Amino acid sequence: MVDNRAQRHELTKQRIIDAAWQLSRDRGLTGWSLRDLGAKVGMRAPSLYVYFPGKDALYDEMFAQGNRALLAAWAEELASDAPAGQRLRSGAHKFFDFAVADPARLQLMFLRVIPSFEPSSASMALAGRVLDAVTAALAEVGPADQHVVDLWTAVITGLAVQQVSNDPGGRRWADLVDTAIDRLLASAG
Amino acid sequence: MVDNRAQRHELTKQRIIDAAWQLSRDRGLTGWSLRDLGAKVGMRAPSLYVYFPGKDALYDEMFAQGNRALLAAWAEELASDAPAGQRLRSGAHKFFDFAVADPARLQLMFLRVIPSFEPSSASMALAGRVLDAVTAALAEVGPADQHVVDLWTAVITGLAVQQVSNDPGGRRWADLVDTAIDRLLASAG
DNA sequence: GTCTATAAATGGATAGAC
DNA sequence: GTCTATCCATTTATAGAC
Repeated sequence: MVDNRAQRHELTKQRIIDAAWQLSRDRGLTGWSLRDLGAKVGMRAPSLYVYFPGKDALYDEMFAQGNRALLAAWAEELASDAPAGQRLRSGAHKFFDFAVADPARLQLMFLRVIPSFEPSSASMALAGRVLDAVTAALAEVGPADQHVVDLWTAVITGLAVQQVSNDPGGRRWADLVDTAIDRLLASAG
Repeated sequence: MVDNRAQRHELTKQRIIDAAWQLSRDRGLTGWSLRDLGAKVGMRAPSLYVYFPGKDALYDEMFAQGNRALLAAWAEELASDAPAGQRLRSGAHKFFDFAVADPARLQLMFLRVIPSFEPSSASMALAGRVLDAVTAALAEVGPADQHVVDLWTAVITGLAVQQVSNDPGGRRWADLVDTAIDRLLASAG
């Protein structure tokens, strides 16, 4: 147990990030302060600086973690041995559900909502890997050039954005995911 | 000239709103303070309270004005005597261009980005009129039930969101508007 | 209608004791 | 690693003089 302390450090750090997600879901991505966050994990705000050099660095870790979570959800899908078209369909639903499940996360990952925050290059690399996974999945059903990938991501994020903005908690746009996929697939072959 | 003062009041008010738009474009929707805004129009912050009861009220006026602007852009399109399908296509482009032209306005109108701000019912009514205009335009080319309208708005806003978030100033998703209409939206008839 | 002055709160962040 | 104390800047908003 040489790094027992290091393990404990990472554990606390994760506890802080989890609390930040919670606050973001409850009050919006920018609706909480470091004081609030500290209180949530039983600390004073200055103690947080042991784990993060600043608030934007925390946002960056959340950004990275969001991309890792999406990547993990997708890997599960890509590992399936279902037909490519079906895999792509359930992948699209997974993407949609992921986005809708946490509007604050959606804003952090896919919109530029916090003026002071810009993802680090390491985090951006993770976002790139998400896009690579989408491209790979699309390549299985047809030529996956940039246009195809771009149209695909735009449609799914568009459905998700409308869902969370105009019918939070409902299914108004969720039920349109299959329709959109049908039309995209019909013209992609 | 009974209401010369009232006119001047409205003029100054509009000057303030214009400055707020400018600041939002330059520094992000939440990247400026009332002090900044006052300085922009040659005032001190407290003087702004003569024109607005608070910052969120100012956001509300911007929200309303954004919807009026979109409505005006659409009315221009609807007045054309081109075939319905073509009118709808150029209407889609207009919607896309409007959204992309001002990312801050896009965030204010279509995303929930400011935790403390919620559009007034009067402003929401304006947003409803925008949706009515879309519905009316779609009705000219086919049955415009809610599903059709929802898919249409999702696709266009999705393209716009991706454009401003991932290729600001470029045309990567702009060039996909026609493709999207052909593959996803034209089949509505 | 605009100002100064200031309230009253909040923000992120640092220094240094323990 | 956590704390207290505090800095310093900033925020929205109000009171009251002019």
